[in-house]
Amino acid sequence: MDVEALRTFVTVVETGQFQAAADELGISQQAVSKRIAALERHTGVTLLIRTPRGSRPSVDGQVFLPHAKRVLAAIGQAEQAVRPGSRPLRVDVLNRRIAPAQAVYRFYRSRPGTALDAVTLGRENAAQAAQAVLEGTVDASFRALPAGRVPAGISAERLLDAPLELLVGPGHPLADAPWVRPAHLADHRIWVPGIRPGTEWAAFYQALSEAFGLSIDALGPHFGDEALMDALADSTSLATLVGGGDRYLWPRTHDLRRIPLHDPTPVYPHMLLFRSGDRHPVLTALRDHLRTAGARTPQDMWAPDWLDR
Amino acid sequence: MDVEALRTFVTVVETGQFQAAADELGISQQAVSKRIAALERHTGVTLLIRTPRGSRPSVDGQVFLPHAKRVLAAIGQAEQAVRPGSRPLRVDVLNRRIAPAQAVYRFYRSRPGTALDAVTLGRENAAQAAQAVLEGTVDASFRALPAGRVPAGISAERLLDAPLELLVGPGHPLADAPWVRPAHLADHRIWVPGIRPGTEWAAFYQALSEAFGLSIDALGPHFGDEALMDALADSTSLATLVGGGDRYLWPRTHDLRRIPLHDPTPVYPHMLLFRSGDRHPVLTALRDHLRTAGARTPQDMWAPDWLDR
DNA sequence: ACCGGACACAACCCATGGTGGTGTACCTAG
DNA sequence: CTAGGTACACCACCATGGGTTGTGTCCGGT
Repeated sequence: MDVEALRTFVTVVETGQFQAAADELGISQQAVSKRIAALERHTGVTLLIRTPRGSRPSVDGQVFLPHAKRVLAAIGQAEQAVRPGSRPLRVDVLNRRIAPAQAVYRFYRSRPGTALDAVTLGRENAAQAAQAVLEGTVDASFRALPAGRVPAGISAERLLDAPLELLVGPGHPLADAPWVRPAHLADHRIWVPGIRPGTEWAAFYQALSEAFGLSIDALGPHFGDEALMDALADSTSLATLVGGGDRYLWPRTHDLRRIPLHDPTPVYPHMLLFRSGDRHPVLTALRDHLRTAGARTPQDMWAPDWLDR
Repeated sequence: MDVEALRTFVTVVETGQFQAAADELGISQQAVSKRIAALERHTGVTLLIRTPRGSRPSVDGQVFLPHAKRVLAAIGQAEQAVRPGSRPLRVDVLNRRIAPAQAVYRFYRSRPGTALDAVTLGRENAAQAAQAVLEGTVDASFRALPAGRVPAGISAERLLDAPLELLVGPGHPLADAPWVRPAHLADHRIWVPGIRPGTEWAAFYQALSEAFGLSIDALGPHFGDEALMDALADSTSLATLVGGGDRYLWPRTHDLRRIPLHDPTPVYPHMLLFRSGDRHPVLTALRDHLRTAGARTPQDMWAPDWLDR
């Protein structure tokens, strides 16, 4: 299926004749004829009805036409999406399964057609993400960065506080608790696999441990969410912490329980990093949206104090 | 922009390396390399990050990937749409501006993703449309056909009664009437241009004229809706008849008035022709939908009596 | 230091898609 | 009825491009 053939077909339908389409496309009439013939050979149906004074789409051609246009439009959008300069706003959401990704997605859903792309920069730390924002690889990035470490030229706005929740299997002693105090978890084993040293996550869990005297086992490789859920479901002592926003993770299949944390409520403070003075309208709209819709910050909120450092 | 290059890019991302993609696509690793290089040259950005043990998408590649998939999906749908055999249900709606087209569109909107295409067969008469249904060019066709003239192998179901309305300019004597009796129109000049002799429309207006003693001028060429609306807006005596369903036609720009007809209410009886015994699920669903949602038949309805002949 | 895996480069080759020239069908004008 | 014009298809020819094989470079692991 040749794209140029599709474009030619659409042009012929629009102009009504092969010669006019040829002029428009800057090729010869014979080339148009060949392209259409190839397209008809490929699809196996007659797309155009040739008459002594032009051509019009057949029934199959009528059906095919909107599909052809959709393909061409999709190709145009694909090219647009990576064109340096006037391209859609590109937001690094850190990880597709956590609150920022879903907040961005909700924002996108609430405004159909918004030129917005969500990407994950990978496993770099916050400083590298800030560098990527400065370089223009992405336009904004959800990260947690101490105020003192925000590089020059970057603005950081705290826009999304994701309350932490405990995730346990059905046999865990806290499985039926309505909520839990963070300090109460000092007696339990918390396992948060896959945290890499030097990342903002490591710093966050470090601060959380120190604040409430917890022992969080953040070492060891992460074998995937499935393995983690399997382990939780089978264990009567293992627990992990997840962001309260990531609803669609942890499906029901394992009968896992989410226990909210309160008194105080630890939140992971997602900050949006962007180039200072960036006036991209979608960025402005996203920030406005999150400022109003995103922040359900509880009264008894706790966040690491290194945020202000 | 080469489609095969897009397919190759998607395959490389999915498999994680060039060689695996090459195996999957049945080409050499070098060909994959060339295709990706051409795609990157064309887009002007690096799409894949090559590492000593595979490749992963760059940020641009992440953004590009869903667009590439969308293009491929659109191409698949385009091919599917005209593939003989398992193709979407194809309904001839006679004309895109009248009630059947909108009823089909509402049906389509109410079930996203339904495999359904609306086409216009052209200016053939009902008998030719029935022939097209028999031959399988389309699966169903909205036409008005006397019961006695339905060919063997075709079923006809009356599913949509479109009440007629009078359309007049602001200076017409009936411009402010809440409603009008058909018989009352005997004193007025009715102009319905573009009706071709031998079509079901001609037969309908013929029957309407005879039933109520009207003089309907259905001759003369149709210079387009704009010309008709201009003429109506300027005239104090000209009136035309339109289907009550075609809401989006006749925009406000001309200050035209739609006057319902009652006592009795003439309706244009749209019938759906389809191959007898056709069990296509979308066809069944469409018929069910129209049977319940489509028929707001008024009590004082009038329709041509040749329907039963 | 060596080996192996992953991708790029080079040379070559053929299929594809372009062009100009020409043929056929049909409508229209005289 | 014929002549001319228009619209598309067929043909021969040619250049480009995408494919293949062979080889090179880079890197990580042993």
